[in-house]
Amino acid sequence: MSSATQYQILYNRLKKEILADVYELGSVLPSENELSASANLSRSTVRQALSQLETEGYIVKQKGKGSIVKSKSRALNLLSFQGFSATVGNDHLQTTAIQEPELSTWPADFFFELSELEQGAGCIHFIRVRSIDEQAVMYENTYIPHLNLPKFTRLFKLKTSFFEFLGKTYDIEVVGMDQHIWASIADIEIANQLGLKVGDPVLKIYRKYHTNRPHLFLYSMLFCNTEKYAMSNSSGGVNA
Amino acid sequence: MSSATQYQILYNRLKKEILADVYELGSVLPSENELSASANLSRSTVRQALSQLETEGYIVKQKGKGSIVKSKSRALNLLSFQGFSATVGNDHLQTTAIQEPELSTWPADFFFELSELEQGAGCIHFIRVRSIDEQAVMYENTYIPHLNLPKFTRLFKLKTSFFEFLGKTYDIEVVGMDQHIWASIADIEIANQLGLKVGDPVLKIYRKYHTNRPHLFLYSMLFCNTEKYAMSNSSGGVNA
DNA sequence: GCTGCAAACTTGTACGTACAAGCTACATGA
DNA sequence: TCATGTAGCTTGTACGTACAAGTTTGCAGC
Repeated sequence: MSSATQYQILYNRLKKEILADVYELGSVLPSENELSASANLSRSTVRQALSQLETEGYIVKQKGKGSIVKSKSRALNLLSFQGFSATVGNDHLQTTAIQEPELSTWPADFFFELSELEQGAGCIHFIRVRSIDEQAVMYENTYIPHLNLPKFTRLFKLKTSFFEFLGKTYDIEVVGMDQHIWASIADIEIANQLGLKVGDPVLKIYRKYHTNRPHLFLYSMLFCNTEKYAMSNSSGGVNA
Repeated sequence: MSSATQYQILYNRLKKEILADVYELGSVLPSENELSASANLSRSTVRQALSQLETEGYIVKQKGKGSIVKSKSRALNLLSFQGFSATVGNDHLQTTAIQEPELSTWPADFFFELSELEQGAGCIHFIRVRSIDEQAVMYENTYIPHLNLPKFTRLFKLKTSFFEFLGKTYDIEVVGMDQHIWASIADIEIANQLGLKVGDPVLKIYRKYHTNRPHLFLYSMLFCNTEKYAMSNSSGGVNA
């Protein structure tokens, strides 16, 4: 938080308030002029914060009406788990460690192209299984370049939220991602981990996360059990 | 195009130029000041156009460097087909009509919740199969509320691009979407249409497209063969 | 030759103004 | 009572200024 900008501070405050139910789902946020007055910022700056909340799917803006709270889902709304129509909250989400973080070299034929900087840095690797209400839904293989992340393997405990840890410890925030998605079939390893039979359909996803650190990217290869929960995302909403 | 705004005009021009290879992949666009001067717009307005190109994944902006062309993928970069790392261009994409557009009532238990407005309007329904180089990759079931779309069933030919048709005929543009994704298994119908065996894994996707018309949404239920081509998307990139 | 610094670019942040356009609620008039 | 229109709210668009901060380039000095 050393050099957070004004609009980021407001963005973070509003996001926290939305997640903490200060504003109910479907209700309107204070108007841009009200926020501008109460936070002592110009309307332009307020609009910048709201715009980010909108592209991340937390609110919908409507001309003449206001900014309406749309979703409380976390992690950028890029692709998160949903039951019927309700996003799964953190309360029902558990994380199990399969392999603790370890420092190694990058795998050969890595699933994304790496820069020389990343190649040289070496790679931190760990594996987690995510469950919703005791049901395993995601087998996640994460790779991080070891770039200016002091004491990572000592500090990070797999049970805690990874993104939250990055934010609190290093001021790193995920701001976007590229991903590739396939329909695949569970092999023995995946079937065991996700409580499926060999041959059951699973989602295979390769992800490259973008962060607020200019050249730092995080990588994930994951398999999802979508028997009970679908993956969901929202995008766009830039135009009128 | 009756009332396109300045930034939308610039946005459309730049997007067209990117897709038409005026700017090569990896090269930098003219700077904000140059665009501002050449288009006779303020820098703020230019930034608004560039910002939209960025959130849709066409460019990446870098402080001190410029706006770098990142991708030529179409359809908002929300979720499009990719081979190894190259987006599939329109040249290799064919569309086959399975069911021509017909006006009917909405299916019972529709996969998204409908407003009263939509319920009352009735529904246009058609089915297409998309192929890349003769390989069927997508079975698409599209539903549209019949709201102020005169002569739709007469005018729309399934062979043409649906989004392009909407833009040219009604000035409707897709500006975002919500979607739910599952890994599933091909039944006989889907297997036949996609050239798969029964039991092969497929992606099942429900989509709700948002348009520039305030209360008009388009709906799609689709099945994808991801044997050769993955689905891909980019999101975010709002922050520094 | 080469190091290092400064100038000249780039985008990012923050402020401000003005008016357009959509929505709502209330008052006015038939 | 009820329709209508207007006042007052909302966000959207477009312009402008100023300075911060990252990147590149090239020149001066060693």
